[in-house]
Amino acid sequence: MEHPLCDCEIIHEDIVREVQSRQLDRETYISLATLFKLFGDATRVRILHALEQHEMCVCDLAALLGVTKSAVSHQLKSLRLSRLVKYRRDGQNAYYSLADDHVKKILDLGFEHFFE
Amino acid sequence: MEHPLCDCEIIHEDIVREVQSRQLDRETYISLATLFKLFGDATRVRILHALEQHEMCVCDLAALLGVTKSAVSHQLKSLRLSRLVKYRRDGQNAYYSLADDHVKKILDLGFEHFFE
DNA sequence: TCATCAGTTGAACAACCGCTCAACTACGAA
DNA sequence: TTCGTAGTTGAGCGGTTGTTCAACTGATGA
Repeated sequence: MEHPLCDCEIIHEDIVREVQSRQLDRETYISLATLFKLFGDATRVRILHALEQHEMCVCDLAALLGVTKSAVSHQLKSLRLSRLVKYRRDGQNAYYSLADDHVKKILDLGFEHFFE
Repeated sequence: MEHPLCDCEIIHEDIVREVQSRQLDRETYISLATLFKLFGDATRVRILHALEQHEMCVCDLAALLGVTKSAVSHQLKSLRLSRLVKYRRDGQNAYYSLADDHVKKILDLGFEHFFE
């Protein structure tokens, strides 16, 4: 049993071994954390919650949330790169909407955590 | 329609007004973001995933994850304060486990997002 | 063609966050 | 009581992150 940085002995070796055998790739945990990190900012949550109800353009989102277009655009870029939102262009406007209903499910589960 | 910081005009006033009427308290979004933020770190996700399988003490977690007791303890404190994990003391050991299965549900939904 | 406006981008800054380190508490064994 | 070990804590650091600012692109309409 490897524990290079751990500054202590293993107490319950059987349990540690069992849990270790069910551990997933380190990459998987990083991906998972990266996903949840996107839900870990109030502005982004507000954007996602708004898009849950309606496709919206950057300008309207900025007005709705009371922040600059630039701030919204930066956040939308993060959300787009992680495929949580999709967008279509129509002339000068960029219309954003949720990529799939996974996003809605995750948000709802979060709301549930407080409202039950 | 208020849009103090927004550096643009509202384009679709009807949509903005409708979405605005369904907006929740700013506090709610902050709470939600704070919750998801806890899932937004690989070490914490690994801790939660381990605890999903077994109640564990700090020392074993540290050995399992290859980090110091201190690092684990700091993370467990955050998780404890937000009631995502609970713990019981038995002599020198502190045994941690998931507070309820909301945590498991959220994690599973995250895994689903990648493995489907 | 030129002005205007929606949206994007990158740099810079301040705030935040996770880890380390060292000191500490608390419990158990001798 | 004294020592050893599990666990906690606070300060400090280095890296990350969200916003602002200014400059830019690209489409529209005069």
